[in-house]
Amino acid sequence: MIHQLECPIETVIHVLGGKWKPVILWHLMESTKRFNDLEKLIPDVSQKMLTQHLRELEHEGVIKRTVYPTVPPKVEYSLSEYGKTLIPVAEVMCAWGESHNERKREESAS
Amino acid sequence: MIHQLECPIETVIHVLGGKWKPVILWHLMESTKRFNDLEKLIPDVSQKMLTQHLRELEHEGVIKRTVYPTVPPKVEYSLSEYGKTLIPVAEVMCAWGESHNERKREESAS
DNA sequence: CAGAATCCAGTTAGATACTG
DNA sequence: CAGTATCTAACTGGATTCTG
Repeated sequence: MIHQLECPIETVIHVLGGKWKPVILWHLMESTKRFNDLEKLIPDVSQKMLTQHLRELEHEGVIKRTVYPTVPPKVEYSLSEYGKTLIPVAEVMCAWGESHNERKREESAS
Repeated sequence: MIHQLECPIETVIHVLGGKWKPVILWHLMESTKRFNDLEKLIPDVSQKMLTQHLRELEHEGVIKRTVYPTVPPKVEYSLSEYGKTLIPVAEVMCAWGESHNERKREESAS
C-alpha cells in the first residue's frame, strides 16, 4: 500500500471502503462471529474477499481475531474496543446515506 | 451504473469515495470555485478526473454547476444547499479519521 | 473449518493530445 | 477556459483449486 493518508475523510473511506467492509462491521457490531457465520450471513462474498477484508479491518485495529487452536480450527471475529468508536461515525453516515437514498428514489419516481 | 445502494454506509462511500472528491468538497465548502481554481488548488489531479468527479458530485446533487455563456467560458462550482447537509457528516468522519491517523502514527513510532 | 494460492475480468485512474 | 477523447497502467473483486 502506497498510502499517505493525509485527508482524514479519505482515512475513513480507506477503513470502511471495500465492497463488504460495512456489512462485515454491521454484523460484528451485533455480536462476535465465526468465519463461517460471516460467510453465511453475507452469501455473496467470496472467501478470498472475506479473508482479505477481515485482515484489513484487523490491521486497522477495528476488529479482533481470536484463534482457538483446536481441530477443526475455530476463529472468532469481534469488534475491538477501538472499533466501537466507529459506531457513532457509522450511525451519522447511515443517517445521511438513508436520506440520500430516499431522495434518489423520489427523484427517479418523478 | 449497476447500483443497488442497499447499505446507507456504502451510499456515503459512493458519494464521497473517489480519490479527489473529499478534497474537492473541502475546497467548495469554503467558497465557490471555478474549474481552473480547483485545478490550481489540487495540483495533482488530472483534468479528466477533476471533470469526472465534478460531474458525479453534481449528479448526486451535492454541488451546483453554473455556466456563464461568455467567451472565454466561465464555469463555477459551489456546494448546493443539499450538499451542505454533508458538512456535519464530513466533520464526524474527519474527527475519527484524524484520531485514527494519530493512532497509526504512534503505532509506527513504537 | 478457515484459510492460501493462482488466474482472470472489470473498473478506476493517469498521461497525452485535441477543441468550442 | 473548460473541457473531450483515447490509450494504457494499476487496482479491485471474482472463480476455482488446494491444504493444515
